[in-house]
Amino acid sequence: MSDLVDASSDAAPLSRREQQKEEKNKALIDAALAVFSRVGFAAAKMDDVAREAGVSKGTVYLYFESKEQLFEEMVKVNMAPLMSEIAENLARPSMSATERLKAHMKFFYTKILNTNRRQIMRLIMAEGPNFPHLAEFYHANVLSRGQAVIKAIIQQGIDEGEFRQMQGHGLIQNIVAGALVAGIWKLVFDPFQPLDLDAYFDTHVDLILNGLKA
Amino acid sequence: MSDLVDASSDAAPLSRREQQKEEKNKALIDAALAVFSRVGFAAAKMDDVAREAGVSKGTVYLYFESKEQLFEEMVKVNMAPLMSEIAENLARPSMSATERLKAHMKFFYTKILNTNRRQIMRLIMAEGPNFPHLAEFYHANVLSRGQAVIKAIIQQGIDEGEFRQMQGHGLIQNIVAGALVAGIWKLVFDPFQPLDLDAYFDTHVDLILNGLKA
DNA sequence: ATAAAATAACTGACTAGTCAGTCATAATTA
DNA sequence: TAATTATGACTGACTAGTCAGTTATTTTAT
Repeated sequence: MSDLVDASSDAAPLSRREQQKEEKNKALIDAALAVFSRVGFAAAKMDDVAREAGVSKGTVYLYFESKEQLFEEMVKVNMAPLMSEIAENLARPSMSATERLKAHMKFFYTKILNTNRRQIMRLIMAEGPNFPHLAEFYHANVLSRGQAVIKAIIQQGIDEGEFRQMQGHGLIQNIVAGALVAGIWKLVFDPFQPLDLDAYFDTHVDLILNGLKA
Repeated sequence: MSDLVDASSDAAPLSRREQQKEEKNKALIDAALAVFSRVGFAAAKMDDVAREAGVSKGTVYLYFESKEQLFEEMVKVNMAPLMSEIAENLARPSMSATERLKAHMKFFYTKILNTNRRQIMRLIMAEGPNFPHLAEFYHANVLSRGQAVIKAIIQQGIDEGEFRQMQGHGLIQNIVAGALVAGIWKLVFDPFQPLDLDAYFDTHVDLILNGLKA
């Protein structure tokens, strides 16, 4: 737990047991994501998580000490791989700010919005107030890192004269907002008014880049 | 139920009983908003709603037939007064598109984001998938109306040469996105990174208007 | 190798508690 | 008084979490 760096360092021999254990852990996390996404935290049944992972209920408690801990772990495990990737986006080779911003947004759309990670995004919004831990974790590890990248890009854009001078309060949230809304829309309102993510992405980038342009 | 037009048409005599009944109905709706906002739908207890309304649990069932119905009614009642106001924004006196857009957004911020209606917004996102009725209702009565207003404003802006030609897929969602995110941020991440809604609003408007400008 | 012993992982019936919804009784109002 | 409205104790269905017992895997001894 809480080992956010990928733990597969020196290749341990990995006995059959250990291997199965890891697989089961993964299966449980996946099942948890599925069940929590489907019905939310409170309405999710541990029995369902167990069944979905092909395991009995007791087993779940051999891996996680409580429903809450399972939930938190599920979020962390699913977000961890993303975090290192975000970090890489900070130190990008020479590209114009415009191109970097586009690339970073594309990353956002493909790595979160088009994945079932968007379910996690929604869960954070839905359950965040009841899980201050988690909201804080998500903020510290995902949001603030993402913000740092965008901030750097904007600074570059201003320095190089591509973007106008802008540093209003909440600028970064405003820039990303379109993406968050797309994710939510897909999950909640798509049946009533479908959203084509690709086209939406283009609109988003167009609008924002024009808004920033010098 | 489902009378979305303000029902206080011809002033009925309103006997003492009827009056008390209405008051209690209101108290219950308010209590429901408070409790559901605090813990979400599944974890909310009818007992708590009753206590918060100063009434016994049995009474709740004299006014609403189930927890679900109470939830739906609560959303509808809280959103209804908004809807007529939105409609008015469609038929606005002569103003530049820019001014109209600013005004409409201000409306959004002051009438939803700064109210505890933003809790409802969050509840819709959280519970929407479990309440397709509600999501649909919200979409049909709030979102699509709001969209119509913005669409009209944009058209005006294009016609009058203020805005550039733009009608990308999801343009409207992108325009409003900043506001939705502000509402969510306040509810979920404010403790970790506070958001000043007024300053945020300025940034939002600035960014969007520039993005649209011809 | 093979069997026996030891350990680790798993199971599902069970407990203890929760909560939506009901209903017999009481209070209020007309 | 009669009718309406309110109460809160009660029920029954449901579920998080436990644990005594079972099964699978690994180690040790022959």
